[in-house]
Amino acid sequence: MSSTKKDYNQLLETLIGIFTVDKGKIKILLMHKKTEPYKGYWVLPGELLSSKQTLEDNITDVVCDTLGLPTLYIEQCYTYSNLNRNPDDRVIATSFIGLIDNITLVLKRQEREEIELEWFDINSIPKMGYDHDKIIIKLIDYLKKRIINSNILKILFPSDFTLPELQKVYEQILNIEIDRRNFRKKLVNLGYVVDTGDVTEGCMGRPAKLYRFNDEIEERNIF
Amino acid sequence: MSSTKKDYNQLLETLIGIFTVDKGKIKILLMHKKTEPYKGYWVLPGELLSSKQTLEDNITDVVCDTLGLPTLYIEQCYTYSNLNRNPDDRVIATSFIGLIDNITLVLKRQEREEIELEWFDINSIPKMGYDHDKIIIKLIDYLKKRIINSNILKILFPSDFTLPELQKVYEQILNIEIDRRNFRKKLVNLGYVVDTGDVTEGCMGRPAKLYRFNDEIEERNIF
DNA sequence: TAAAATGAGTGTACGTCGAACACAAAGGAG
DNA sequence: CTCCTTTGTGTTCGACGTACACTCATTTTA
Repeated sequence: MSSTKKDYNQLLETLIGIFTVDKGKIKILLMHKKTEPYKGYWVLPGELLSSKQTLEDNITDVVCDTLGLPTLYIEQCYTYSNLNRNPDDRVIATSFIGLIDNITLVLKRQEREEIELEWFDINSIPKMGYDHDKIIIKLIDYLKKRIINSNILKILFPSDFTLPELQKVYEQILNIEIDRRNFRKKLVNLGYVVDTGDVTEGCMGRPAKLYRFNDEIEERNIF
Repeated sequence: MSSTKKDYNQLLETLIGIFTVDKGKIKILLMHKKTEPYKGYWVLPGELLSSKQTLEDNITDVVCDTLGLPTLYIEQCYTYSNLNRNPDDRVIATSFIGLIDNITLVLKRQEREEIELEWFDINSIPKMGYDHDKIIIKLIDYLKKRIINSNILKILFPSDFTLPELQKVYEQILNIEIDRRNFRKKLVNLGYVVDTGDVTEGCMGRPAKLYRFNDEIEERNIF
């Protein structure tokens, strides 16, 4: 190694936190690592970036080819460049969030034998390899902020959701309890959601009305 | 080039948009490019990342060594990986915002002969080289969101600012006109700012009272 | 099939915050 | 001294946020 000439070559990888909402709980999809290093730990899906790919193309490949999911809505979150974040090589990582609604998930998922995937409640993250615990915290934080400040919730709830379910999502994110009547009044009276006329079936208790987001409302900073 | 083996080596660069506020106007510091490609265009300061540096260390070097500024408050914004964003090489760029208040700026700036720098109003950005126009738009957008959703304004106004000056910043960002009385009532009555007891001197019109942000208030989502 | 359990739907009163509005005060320029 | 420029100040009204308890529809169980 020459001491007068710096080396500028780098390895990059992508990492994705894929989120969905199930019964009002926010979940993230993690991969069980079967090889060293960090064998037996859980990690975020991802792969090395090749020279002919954008980060976004690369992460789409991971989602479709490796995980067997349909093309997702994705957003870039953060780029990590600590020198020792990977024990073998110097690897810089760019993290993404991906969102998939429950219905699409059930319909389109194709099982991949060779890898073990599991959905975790974002409040019960297992033991993560590398620096992925730190990365996950930021991904969850990013997701929460985006849900509050934008209308990406519409991607997680394309149609036919119940207000109690939506309320649970806000309660998790804001870490508060919300009064049912006030929540309902706000969303319905201010026109954020519209009644579809249908109701849930086969659940315990009184059936819940089904709603969808109002397309005519652009800005949606509910809280 | 082998068709069976992919190339994973990459070049990375950092780019920084340094912002300050001058008389209620938000300004960004740009560099005039004196060599091809894009000779005569303006660009964001930045440099290639070496293998032994984090992105944050790298951008701090740019700020101090190249620009002659003191160490700044910085935040990472976004990573760009389009294949053709640089005409010569494939270079991936990570952008940052940097914030410096007016007083520190005047006291600490050291002139660098070899480079030409200029502050531009964010509403009058000159012709930019590479994809920096697109990057600047996102940096400005990011800054605006951060000013609204966090208390980084405190970095741009460490102390002794006037309410009309602060009001102008909000008016630029939100692109609305705010009533002086309502603005004042909100900031003072709700305790976001405190009167220092001093007033401005030597300006046209009635002297303005000087304020500073209230350290006891953590969350500050004023709008 | 009747009763209990589960979860969802509904209205009102009060306080706080946001929005609209016009004139007086202090200093600088001529 | 007068005019010009810029800052400081209070009130009213409406909208939205918040607190609060009972009834209704369905499933489960006795």
